[in-house]
Amino acid sequence: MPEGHTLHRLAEELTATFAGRVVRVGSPQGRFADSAALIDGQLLLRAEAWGKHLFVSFPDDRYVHVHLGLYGKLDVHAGVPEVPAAVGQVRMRLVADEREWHAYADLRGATACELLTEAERDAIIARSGPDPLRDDADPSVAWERIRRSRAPIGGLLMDQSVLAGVGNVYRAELLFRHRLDPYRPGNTLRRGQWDGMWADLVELMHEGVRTGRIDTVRPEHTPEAMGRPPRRDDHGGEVYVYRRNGQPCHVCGTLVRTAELQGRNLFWCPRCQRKFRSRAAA
DNA sequence: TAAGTATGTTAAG
DNA sequence: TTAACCTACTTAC
Repeated sequence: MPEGHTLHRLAEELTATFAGRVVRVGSPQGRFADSAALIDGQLLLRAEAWGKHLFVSFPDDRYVHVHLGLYGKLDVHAGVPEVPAAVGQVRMRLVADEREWHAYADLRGATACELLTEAERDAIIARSGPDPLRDDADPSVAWERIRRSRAPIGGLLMDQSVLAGVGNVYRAELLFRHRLDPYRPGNTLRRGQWDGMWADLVELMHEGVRTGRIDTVRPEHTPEAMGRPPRRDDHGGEVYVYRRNGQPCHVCGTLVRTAELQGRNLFWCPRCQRKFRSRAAA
């Protein structure tokens, strides 16, 4: 689940469920127990996401920093009749127990769950690139990195210090929608291309926050429009190339390719995203 | 039942 | 570049 849209969605959900309430904070699994004790019984102020980082703020400049990593999960249950016993390896549990209203949230498998000061939180934000889901984000900051780098655009899009919140699915789909070869060097892109990509990300990722899934196919390429069966797999969203290697491209029919780039799987259509040829080579 | 895989990041070598 | 983190689901046997 966890690309930027998941974290922003969680921040909204946590804020709606717990902000302004006194919460019990515990760590049934134990690894967060010492920190949990420091904020247990305090007022939860709000939750905020920056890229794939989630910050839950408490009084006295204390922040719970959560990063879900590859397989972490944070399940929020609001308005339940009662709070059940924790099942499995629950790293952190938040509980709001009021007279006739109960809510809890369980965190499992996260890469990071730690209590930070405001300065430590600010340091994480400072080393993050602009986040398309934040209104205060400045796309030029990412562009200045891209235009100066010879690294492949497919890698730059995943670099959280260039751009915050984009993961493997949005990376693959954005490159497809803009017909870009993933290996094309960042410094060969034009500003206009980047502006188009940024605007697209803002729209796609906001849609992701609304729906809780990643859908990237245009109306003319939906299963209904094309008369093909809907995607039936773990992620649910309709996509062009992500994990569709060996299957025909929805646009041109060429088989989608995959390769490893910096330890992550890359997916692209070799025809729609034609190989970039530099002027010097041509 | 076991093995493999994953929308991610960090630290060690 | 590789391993580690440590969870849940899918696929292979």
